[in-house]
Amino acid sequence: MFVKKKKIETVDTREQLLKTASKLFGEKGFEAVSTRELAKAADVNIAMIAYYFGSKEGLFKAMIEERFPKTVTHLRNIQKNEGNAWDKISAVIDLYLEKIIGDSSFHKLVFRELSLEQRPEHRELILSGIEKNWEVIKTYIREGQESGDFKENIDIELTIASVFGTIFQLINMPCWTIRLLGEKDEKFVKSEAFKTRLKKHLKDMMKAHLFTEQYFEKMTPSV
Amino acid sequence: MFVKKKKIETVDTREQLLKTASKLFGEKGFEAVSTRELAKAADVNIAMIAYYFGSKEGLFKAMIEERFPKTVTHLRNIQKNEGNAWDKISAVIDLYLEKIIGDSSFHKLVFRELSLEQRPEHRELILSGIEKNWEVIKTYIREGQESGDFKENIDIELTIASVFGTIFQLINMPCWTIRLLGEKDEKFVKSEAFKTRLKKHLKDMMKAHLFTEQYFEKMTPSV
DNA sequence: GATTAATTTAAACAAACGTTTAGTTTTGCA
DNA sequence: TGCAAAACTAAACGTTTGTTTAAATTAATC
Repeated sequence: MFVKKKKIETVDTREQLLKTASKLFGEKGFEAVSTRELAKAADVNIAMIAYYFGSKEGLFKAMIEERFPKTVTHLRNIQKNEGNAWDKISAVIDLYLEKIIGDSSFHKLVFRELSLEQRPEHRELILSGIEKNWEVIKTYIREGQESGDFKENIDIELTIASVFGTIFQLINMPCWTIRLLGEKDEKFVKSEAFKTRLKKHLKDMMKAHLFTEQYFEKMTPSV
Repeated sequence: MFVKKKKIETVDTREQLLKTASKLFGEKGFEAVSTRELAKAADVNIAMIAYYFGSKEGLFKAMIEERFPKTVTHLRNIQKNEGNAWDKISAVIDLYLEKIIGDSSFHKLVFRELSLEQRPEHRELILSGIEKNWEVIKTYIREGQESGDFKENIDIELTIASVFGTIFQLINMPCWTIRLLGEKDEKFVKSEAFKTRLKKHLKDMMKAHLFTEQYFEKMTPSV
């Protein structure tokens, strides 16, 4: 009886709002973006925010819920496909780097939200979406420990913090990064050259950090 | 002729505003804190913001300029006092950890500002205050390379990013950290226990990352 | 103690904010 | 084609925003 009549072949206003919100909130912060600015950038009437999401905050929450990357599935695929523990760690680094560089303004926004003492429900939403990923990574590190390749005395949690921290520091603060690297254009942090460099650094550092000294001696006997 | 008459023995209104601004802006973000809320928290009349700083933004800028830690001097003292390259790196890690944990809401604010595409002048102000520090750290790493203790093929800039990234990730997002560590109280990230743990992790990781394999063999011949 | 400048106050300012309204257009199905 | 639900619009809503005002208070100098 109350069947909603759906338009066909129409620019999706709702989707346009979500997309624009992700971009602008990421660039400027939630409070700094007015509903008028947002609606104009999305080429949509202001009232559509209330129509589809109830409020500006509703739009924010919906954006987090719907656009949050389903990374845990990809992580579990790594578990099946890749070889030894290091290959899995290596694949995790690649996966996260691609994800975060691929949608950097969303990730800026998400991690800025975690640094704020506003909107605890949003923080909870984000954290519950992330924490499953940690568990998968932990099992990979433990796997390497059990096979004897990785050191026994690794601080697994803080190692995870180092991988994410390195990536976020460089991707979420492009102005910091280009200053550190002596580059001119902020687009550099999205380049393939930088991606390759960052992957190499992270993997080199993690190799040295995770593998036992015995493993290195075994692998490079005549260097 | 235009000698300003200064009050004596008065609660410093100006200082109170700077202190409160640092706290509230760090916790909630610049735009999310209203002048009324700020003035009330500082127990000061709203008009005092314009009186001392011209505007809310003027207060923000003055806060960055005046409260920005003069770390480079401490870093140079390390250069004089400590022994070999590793001792200096180790001292740098200690120094930064103490600084950042000691005034975490200010550092939250500073690095949040770097992730935003608002107020480029503020970004410039912050970056020019930081970049001198990088140079000092770079010389320490190069020192270790020249003495033959550190690897030759280290990505020095991204290594700096890893150290800062790890610290900021953990300190600027306490909710993320306690979730990762399975702790209950956010105050844990300010505890001595956590400080010790983080120092150990960073130094372990950096040792493995920086030192040559030859160095480890030399140091631990019978393990 | 009078004077003058520095500081503080409460009240008011216009502009911008998020949201709502009431009405119009578009759509899908009969 | 007619009609009701859905989608959209322009205008207005009451608040809150950052800032200013003009007057009152406090402090330092003579």
